[in-house]
Amino acid sequence: MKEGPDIARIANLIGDPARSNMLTALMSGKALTATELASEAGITQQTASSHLRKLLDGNLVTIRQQGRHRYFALADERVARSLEVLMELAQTTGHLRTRTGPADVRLREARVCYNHLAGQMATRLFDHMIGHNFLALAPSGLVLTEAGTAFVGAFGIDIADLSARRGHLCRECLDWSERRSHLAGSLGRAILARILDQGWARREANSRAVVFSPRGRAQFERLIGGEGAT
Amino acid sequence: MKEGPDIARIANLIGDPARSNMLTALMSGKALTATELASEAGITQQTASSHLRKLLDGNLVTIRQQGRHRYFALADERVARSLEVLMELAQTTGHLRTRTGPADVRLREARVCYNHLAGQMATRLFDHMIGHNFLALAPSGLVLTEAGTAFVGAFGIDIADLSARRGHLCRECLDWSERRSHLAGSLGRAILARILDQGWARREANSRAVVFSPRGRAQFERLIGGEGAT
DNA sequence: TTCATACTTCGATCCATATCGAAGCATATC
DNA sequence: GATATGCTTCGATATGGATCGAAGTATGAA
Repeated sequence: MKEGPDIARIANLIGDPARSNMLTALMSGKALTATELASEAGITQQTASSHLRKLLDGNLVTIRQQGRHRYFALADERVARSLEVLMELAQTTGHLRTRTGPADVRLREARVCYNHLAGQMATRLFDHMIGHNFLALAPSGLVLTEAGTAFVGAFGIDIADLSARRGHLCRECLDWSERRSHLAGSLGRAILARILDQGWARREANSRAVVFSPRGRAQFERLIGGEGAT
Repeated sequence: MKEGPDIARIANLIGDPARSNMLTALMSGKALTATELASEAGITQQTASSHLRKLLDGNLVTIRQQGRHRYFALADERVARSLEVLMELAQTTGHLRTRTGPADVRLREARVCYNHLAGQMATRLFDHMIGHNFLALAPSGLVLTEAGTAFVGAFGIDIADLSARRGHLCRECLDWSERRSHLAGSLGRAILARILDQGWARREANSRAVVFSPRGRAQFERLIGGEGAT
């Protein structure tokens, strides 16, 4: 009585601890080599190689060969979103022992989700954009309004550039730590890039954490504080 | 380097074919006995019993004892949503062989997703409600507008009743067949109930399929066709 | 009480697969 | 060419866990 797609196939793929560690590491958005992924998962290269083949066969990751290195990345934004949804489930159905670790705090505040910003600051930005009608829900999905175009334009993002690329401009992505939406899609990616470019924040090495500087945080607060450049 | 929740735990839980078949069966929203679930999964009672214990321990399902029967159901709307997201991934990353089966067609058009309607007709209704501003995206999430309250009121749904219950009134849920949102939450549940109560459609036995009668379909079309009772 | 049904527990089996050592390719560097 | 590095393939091992038969427990019916 199997109705619908074969869910067990990919759940099983994600369900191995070594593979899920690799996938989690790839949530940082960086493409990683097989050796790096092996060390992330705490296994040998041979084992990692066999796992990576399975992930490739399952179309969860893509590969790009560069010299003698093989760089792996998540196949798709949808894969990232699925992982976040699973994290949300794991978070709330987990036995109580899974309490807010010390390092967790930084992740909850701001982290990378594949290629865009996630965490409290991301959902606050999202809420701000919804609240000021910069983003609206249309039948076709989430859309950027004219006011929103001005808003991100003042932030230094050229929408014309983004629209040219393939893929959705705006996407919702469920935040596991906040249990609500943040912005994904190429606009989400551009916003994260701009935050980093302007030096408001920097990426923690070997982590998904995004660390804001005091000045950067203040500017971010001003951005969503009310006098957002509209 | 495990950051964030332990995703492997529940992915592994879902990843077993027998268990995923059980969970898929529970997506119909009906509570099923252990024996029924065993037959759905094609395994013996003993095996099913051990699987069900794991699902219980993992908080993916709940149990309600009734006499000598033990009725199992999905623990939560979030579990259902996660399963749908995984279905979407499985659908699109699956090797091409996964083509639209014959029975699939009905499921794509209208099916039950835990306790609300999914499929083409559900996403069309959702689009209609968004397009007419019956539903809007607020910082707090999806909300029903005043016009929307009138719309569903004319359809025979008393919002005051629903709001009293715990849980969210409106929720988005990603549709695996349409790859876009449909309406979940207690309002989604009420709409499905009303559709069935009015005899517009009936549930197929032992299936997630929802079959509309010609008359019911016509009325549904009229509802979203433009002169929706607003 | 006796029997039937629904389900669980126990024990044994058996298979999938995660794992790593060792060897093999391929690409880069000297 | 020789050597090092990144990665894969092969082979062997071992372990987890899915499976079912048989027996045990609980609830309901006769």
